[in-house]
Amino acid sequence: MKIKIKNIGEFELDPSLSLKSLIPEIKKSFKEIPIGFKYNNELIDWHHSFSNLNSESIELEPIFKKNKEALYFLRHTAAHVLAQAVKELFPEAKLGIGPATEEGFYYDIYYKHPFTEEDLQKIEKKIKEIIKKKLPLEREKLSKEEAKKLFQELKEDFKLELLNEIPDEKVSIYKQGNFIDLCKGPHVLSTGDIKAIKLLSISGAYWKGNEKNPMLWRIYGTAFFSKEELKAYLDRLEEIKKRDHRKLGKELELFTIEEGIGPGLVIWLPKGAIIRNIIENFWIEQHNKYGYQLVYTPHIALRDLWRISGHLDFYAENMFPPMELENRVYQLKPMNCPFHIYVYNQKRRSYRELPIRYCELGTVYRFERSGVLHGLLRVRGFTQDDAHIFCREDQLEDELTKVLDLVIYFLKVFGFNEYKIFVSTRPDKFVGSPEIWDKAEDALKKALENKGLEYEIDPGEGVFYGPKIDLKIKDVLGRFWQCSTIQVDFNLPERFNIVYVGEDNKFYRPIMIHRALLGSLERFLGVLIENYAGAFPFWISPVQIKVLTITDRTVSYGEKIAQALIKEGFRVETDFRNEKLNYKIRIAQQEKVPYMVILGDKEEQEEVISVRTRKGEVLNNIKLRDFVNQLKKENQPDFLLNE
RNA sequence: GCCGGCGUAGCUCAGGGGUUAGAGCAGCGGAUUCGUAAUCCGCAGGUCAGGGGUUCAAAUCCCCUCGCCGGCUCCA
Repeated sequence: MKIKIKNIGEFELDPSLSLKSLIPEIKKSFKEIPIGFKYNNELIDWHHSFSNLNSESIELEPIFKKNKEALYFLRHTAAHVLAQAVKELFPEAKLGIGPATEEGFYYDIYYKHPFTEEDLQKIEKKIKEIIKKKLPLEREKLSKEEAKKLFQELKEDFKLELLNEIPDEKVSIYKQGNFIDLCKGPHVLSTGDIKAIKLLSISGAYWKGNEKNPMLWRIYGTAFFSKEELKAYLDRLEEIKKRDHRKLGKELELFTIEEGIGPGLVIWLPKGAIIRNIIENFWIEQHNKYGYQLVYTPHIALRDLWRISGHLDFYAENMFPPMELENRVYQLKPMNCPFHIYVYNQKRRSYRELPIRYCELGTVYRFERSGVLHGLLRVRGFTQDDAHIFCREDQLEDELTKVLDLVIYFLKVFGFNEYKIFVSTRPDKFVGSPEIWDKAEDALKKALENKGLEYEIDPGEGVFYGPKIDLKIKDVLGRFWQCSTIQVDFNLPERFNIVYVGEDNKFYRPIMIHRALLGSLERFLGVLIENYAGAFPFWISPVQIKVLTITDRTVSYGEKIAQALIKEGFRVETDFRNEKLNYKIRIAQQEKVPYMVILGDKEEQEEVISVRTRKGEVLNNIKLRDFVNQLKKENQPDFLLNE
């Protein structure tokens, strides 16, 4: 058969042999051979053969080291090497699954007792020995029966379980040295291709993610084609650690979560509270501009409300338990929506009034299992920047487009210009008719297309009450965070039986759009802290300017300048302590204050100021007036957009 | 919730059965009056997460509880 490899050439392949047989031929004219190939959008490796294929000729797209898919081959093999090392050191261990991931690989392994740090080091040593041996990988096709026999002999119970779930008649196994694994591939040619590998951590993981199943030990690692890339990756991990919002939140005195108050419950310290307040004010201002009406609703409501809304059926396990007072039962709110329905229902609504948009910075409480709490990113009490839009079916697309406008504006203001967008479609369990779901899904897609936004479909991932758009924002380290969500809801209007009067004087059911732009203020602040590494843009910096004196002689001049800046509306702190300038600068720098105003005898005599920026730039002989004018511009939320 | 690790001064961390538990930073007092990332000296600061147990003796070993960290799962 004919094999065409894009940009490389055409070759004749004996269908009973693997692609490997072409290597000598290719090597004649190319120094670097591909890592693997893409065929029909699937990754295949050199070990692949086309014995079952009918067609005479096929075309492959080569994948080289520089292509990001290449790491997938390498890491998959790395996972096998890890498993091999573990089996050699701990022969009774039983293998689960061992895939490559975005950042590395892992292998889930059952063993009678947990692996320790020392075990990990031993395993890593063994891995390096295996790599040094440059063991070639081999692929074999077996019938399921043969495979079952094989893995029975190997006493790999989990593999047998997997085998039973594979529908195909034949399965593939990969070998290297005396190690055998059930595996689809793809892999690299030799264990020697792994030039840099590191085991990173170990943790428990349920077999197939189900907590009723036994727990395996998951060993995480990562691998690269070069030591430099590994080092860069480890440096990145360091950088992520440095930016951890929990660490910075403490250092910069932004927030705290206290054992004495409760897990997942956030206290905003003055400096964090300022940031939050600035964001909230900006948010309210923008929502007024975009035709939303601000409302406030309670944190708690009668249990019956949650019965009508369906939360007790679908969401009970995430709600704090009921409390009874004077024979009535109340429950903390996990969402704001039912309240906004009551706002809507204050009077008979006309089709002319729609769309109606209510917004609220609504604090909700959700019971999250203790093991999942994480700083500000996963908490039990948080404030959603929530809104509910009540509209007619014919307004849906337009409203969604407007919401997208607003989302994108907000994200831009906070420095997020890249995102991934997901449209989640109808799940198996859903309310409403399939027709209206289709319409809503269409409206979501059209709205995205109107804005020229690319999206991916998450099939069946919609909420039971309607399809949704989720936006994941990309931060400066390239990490994605889920914040914004836009959800269409047919369910609540039905449950609460809300209506509007149409042109024909008949009653119609409005559609509801739930949406949060920032998601939760807690999570968003957490993401912001990490994105800016605590060095916030001027307009949201808790302390914008710090006035430093060089000696006691200039304290009164310092006081005068500080007061003038405060009067202009800036957030100013002073450091007039009897310390050396270098010391004061160091402190201000650690506090990540955007501007330091430094005052000595010279400045006082000439009635100017000296400015040092957070980046270390020094500007001498500045007139206070000029400084203020510049900062007033910089104090605008959209300052960076206009640059 | 489950698995593993951890919990010592406000913060970062030493001490891992044997007198009275340490250091640096921060704080307080004093000296120093200094030009763009740490001046010096002194002082104070602890129910060693909480509870129970083993022991002549527990921060240290064991058990329970709470919290945190990394995962599993879920999501704003």
